[in-house]
Parts: sequence; structure tokens; C-alpha cells
Amino acid sequence: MKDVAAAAGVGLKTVSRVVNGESGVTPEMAARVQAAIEALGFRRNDSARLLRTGRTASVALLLEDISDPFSSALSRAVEQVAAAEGCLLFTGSSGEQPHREKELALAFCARRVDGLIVVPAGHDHGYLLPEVESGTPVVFLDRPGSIAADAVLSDNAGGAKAGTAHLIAHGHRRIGFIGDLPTIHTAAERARGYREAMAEAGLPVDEKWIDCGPTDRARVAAAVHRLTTGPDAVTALFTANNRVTLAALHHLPATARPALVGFDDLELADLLTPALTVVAQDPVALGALAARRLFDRLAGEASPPARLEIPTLLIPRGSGETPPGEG
Amino acid sequence: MKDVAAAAGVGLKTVSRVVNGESGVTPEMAARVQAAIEALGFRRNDSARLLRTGRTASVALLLEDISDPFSSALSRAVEQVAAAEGCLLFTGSSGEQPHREKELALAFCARRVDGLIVVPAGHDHGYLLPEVESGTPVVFLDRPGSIAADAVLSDNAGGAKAGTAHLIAHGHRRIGFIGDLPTIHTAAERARGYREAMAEAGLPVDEKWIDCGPTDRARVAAAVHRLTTGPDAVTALFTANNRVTLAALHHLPATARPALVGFDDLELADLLTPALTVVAQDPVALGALAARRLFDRLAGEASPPARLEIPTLLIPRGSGETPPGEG
DNA sequence: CTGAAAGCGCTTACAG
DNA sequence: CTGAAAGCGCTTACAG
Repeated sequence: MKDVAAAAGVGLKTVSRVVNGESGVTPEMAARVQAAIEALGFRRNDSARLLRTGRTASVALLLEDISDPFSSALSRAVEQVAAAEGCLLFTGSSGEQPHREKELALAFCARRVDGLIVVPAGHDHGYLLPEVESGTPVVFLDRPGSIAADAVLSDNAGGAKAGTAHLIAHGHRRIGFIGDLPTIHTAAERARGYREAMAEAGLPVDEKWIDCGPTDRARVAAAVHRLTTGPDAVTALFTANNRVTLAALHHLPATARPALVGFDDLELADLLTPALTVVAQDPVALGALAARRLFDRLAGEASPPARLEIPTLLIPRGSGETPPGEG
Repeated sequence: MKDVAAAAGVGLKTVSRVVNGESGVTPEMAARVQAAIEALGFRRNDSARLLRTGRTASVALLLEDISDPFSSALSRAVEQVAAAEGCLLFTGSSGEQPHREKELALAFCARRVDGLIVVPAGHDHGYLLPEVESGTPVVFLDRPGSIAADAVLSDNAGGAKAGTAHLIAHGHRRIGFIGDLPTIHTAAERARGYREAMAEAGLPVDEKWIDCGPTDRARVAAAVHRLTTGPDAVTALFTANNRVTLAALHHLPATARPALVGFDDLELADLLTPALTVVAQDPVALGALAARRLFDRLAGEASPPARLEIPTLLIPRGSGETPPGEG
């Protein structure tokens, strides 16, 4: 910019004005500056500009794993809102590791992102307190955080309850629940919804029917096997997230399958035989709302932190409507 | 930082040294600075630091649509390499719109990202020339760009050729090809592979068998209908990307289906009836190689721009092994 | 071991 | 309409 000013024989401020399209520059002056800009191949350094301005026109989205379809759908929704606000988007994956979540979040804050959307991996977000206090808005997404800040969540309990009730309505009394690690908020909430539906129907829950743990194939396969064989086998299964459902589908016998309802929709769910009944989340709505909230905070919204919930949708397709003893 | 220096009664440089863990500070001095840092809640502003340093420790990945499973897999792979290099990652989606690609790419460059990985939406990348010349490495991913720069691609023609040859090997002579817009490089390459396989087998290609266009459901449905009905119906179909395959699966009759091979793997492909035979790309390898290449350039690698190709993998699962007239 | 000066590339306030 | 000065928050190069 200094070079451009020198080449055009004008002051720095005039170049700045031309670059920013500000008014109050004579056409001839502007033309001279423009010529110098092109001759030198000048391109404004936005990082420098933003340093002076105080904001960075960027927000960060901290996900569990961007390659997961749920995460990537969130990401696109956030990106769209950010773009409309003229903000660029940093993304990062914690891989469900609390130390990585913290490391990435603080790295984003050190860059002075204007705001931060976090899908929590850990349970202690005290490290974000100084950032929040110094004015960086934080919105938790998909799971609540441990500090006072907005949170945008699915109605996990309600969805699981509806899915379980759906199985009950189709005659099932012995229903298995295979979920994620109970330390994960969404997993705990979905288990709660399952229990609520059973309780409201007056059905006893055998604790052996509830199997929570990591979502790797082997563990889910073992759970499926344990729950669906033997004299005490369940007649229906509620699989509490997309990875569990996927793994279960791979390990369920082709014939004599229990009824199945999964939490989270899958891309080819409707083409399976039978088609898969799911409780679908709306990741686009979740991401958009979280981003909207973040920018509202940035715009000065000062109401107390809120927990916003997005409803889920039960989509009956076949696998959840088979009566017990048939399947 | 100035405040910290004042509070600790030391020079600015001493604070800088403590913050950066540089040696050459007496323990008592360091303790005093540390105390001031904590009292004031000081956190270093990396953006300012990086302005002085000349780099930004960030790279950008410009995708077609981050919510697409192929894109999000690329993204995770790139992120992993970037993280290992201590770089944060900007992501953005062009939505297949050239003007948006340009807008985003230039915005990233204006932030002075250290490097840029682009999945091209447009065909003219002349606008990136000044950036490349001024030292910002650019790597094209999935599709080549119009300027001299590294490109990391799948073996699209080879994969489509293998998939088509597979159908031929199973007795098909009338094979339909449903693809993306022919202006998209990958689509054109896959069509070329199809033609090559047919030619090598000495099979004539009726131009009516080749249907290229946008990948929306309606258009693909029409193509499927046109190709698979009437006296001239094909006995097999090659669907040239994940969206086309998905749409075709939804519109193919449940019975009397033509044999089917799809380009790109799908998450539940193995659980369909019949299971879906695909030519799988390796998005993780693609993303990792592109990122690797970018950082090699950043590290000074000065060889001429190269086109790097990742092989595809034919995965026979059932839908591509049915002979003609059975289906 | 420690710090005052200059500068990264821009903008904000302020004179002319 | 135009520009010189000061400053955003840090680091680099250099004295002490």
C-alpha cells in the first residue's frame, strides 16, 4: 500500500480510500491510484485491515468429526449464515477428545475469531470463560456446555421417547436400547427418553436391555447379539445414533430380525428391505439456528443465555412397524 | 501486552519472551510477568503476531459442498494434515458456482492464507495467477484448474472404464451411462472411460445411451426411465457419481432391474438388495495427498506443477454381476 | 539478561 | 478533496 502510494505519488490515505471505494476522491486521482494498484499487483491484506478494525470477520465451528454426515450438514448450515454475514468460517474436528476440543477452541480464540460454535467433546468449558467475558460469544451446539452460554440442541429425549413409543404402539414390550457412551449428553438424553416411554406405557425395563458404550462395530455387534438371542431376546431395538444403527444393520440377521427404529436418518434408509424407520434430526435447522444466535449476540443481543431446542421427526418406513414375533 | 508490561514493570520484549517461552529470562522476572498475565487475563493475539511474522498459519479448502460426503471426507483428511503442521483450516463451499468459487478464493487470499486447496467449480482460474506468483501455493483437488498448479485427482477415466468393463464381462452389450454435466471434468473423464471400455470390447455405443446433465432427481429419473424402457432398453447402467446413483436407485423398478454399477461408494451400499457394486474413490487419500503437496510447496518444493492421480477401486457386491435379461 | 525503537499493512482521527 | 501522524498488538533486530 505504501508502494502504491509512492508509485501514484499520493498519500497512503488516498490509496486506502480508493481500495475501499470511499467517496471524496477526484476521478483523476482515483485513476492514478488504480493504475498503480494494477501495475504493482497490489491486493489488500485483510488480516492487517482487520487487526486495526478490531474484528476478524471470521467465526469458528468446532465439530466432533467433520466427515460425519451430521457434522457436515451442520457445517454447511453454519457456513451459509456466516457467508450472509460476510464472515469466513474456520472448521475443526475434536475427534471426541476433550483436550483437542480445548486446544482448537483456544487456538481459534487466539486468532480472535468473532464468535465460536462448539460441539462439546469434554465436560469442562471453564477454559472458555475468559473468552466469553472478554466478549467473544460462544454457542454450544448439539450438546450443552458447562458454562453459561447459548445452547442449540435437538429434542433428544423427546425423539427417543417418540421412537420407543412407536415400537410400543406396534405391540413390543421387550425393547432393547443400544446407545453411545452415557457420558455424552445426547446419549444420556436419548436413554432417558427411552425410559420415559417405557414408564408411561407401564412397561418394566430390564437393565440388561440397555447397552451403552463406544460406537465401534465390534461393541455394537456384541450388544446386538446379546440382546437378540436366547430366551430373553428383545423383540425390538432402538439404536440411538447413526453409527450404532449402521453397525446394528450390519450385524442383524437377515431373517427373523427384531423391529428397529434408529435415531438419525441415513442416506439410503428408505431403500433398505425393510426400509428403515428413524427419528430424524434436522442438522440444517440446528446449524442455522446456532449461527443465527451467534450473530445475534455479535449484534448486541443481551438476553440471558438460552437453551434452544429443535424437534425431531419420526419417519415410519417399515422396520419399526413389524409386530413382535414376526420380523 | 503493553498493559502486562506496565503492570509487571518490565519491557514489552520481556513479556513477549515469557509468552513465547523463550529462554533468557530470570525466573523471578518470568514469575512477575506470569502474575501480571494472569491478573489481567491476558491472551496473546495470534492474528497480530502472525501479521508481523508474515504467515498466517492457516490454509483454506474450497469445496463444492461441504455437506456432501465426498467433500466432508476430503475436508477431514486435509484438516488432519493441516493440524499436524500447526495450521488452522478455513473451509468454504462454492455450490458449484464459478463466481462464488472466485469470490471465496480471493477472500481467503486477501486474508493471506498460507495456501489454498481448490475443488474448482469454474473453468477459468486466471484470477489466481497473481496469488500464485506472489507465492501462495494452490493445489487443485478432484478436478484440474486452468492454470499451472498441482492437481490431485482420482483416476476417473480408469475407474469408469473398469466399472464398464465389469458389466461387459458379465455379458452386457447395451450399457447406459448417466452422468453429471459434461462441463465438469470428472464427468467428462468418466464418460471417456465408459467409451474406452466399450471400444476395447468392440461394442458399438448408441449416443442415446449416454445421458449427461444436472444431478437433480427429476432429470436422473427421466434418464433412467428413458434408458430402461422400450424395445431398445439397455440391460445395464453405469451411474457416474454418488448423487446420480442415489437418484437412480430411487427410480429403478424393484423387479426386472438392469445391472448397475455406480461411481462413488455409498454408506449403506452393502445392505441394499442386491448390494450395490461401485467404483469407489478414496477421498481420504485424495485430501491427504493434496494437503501434503500444499505443505511441501510451502516448505520450498520447487518441481514443476504435477498432476497426481489416485486409483479407484471396483467393489463387486451384487448389482453389477447380474447377467442381461435376468435382473 | 533486558528493553527502546522500528515495523508488519492497514485504518482512524484529525488537520489542512 | 487530501495527507501526515498515531495506533491496532505483536515481533524483529539491535543496543545496552
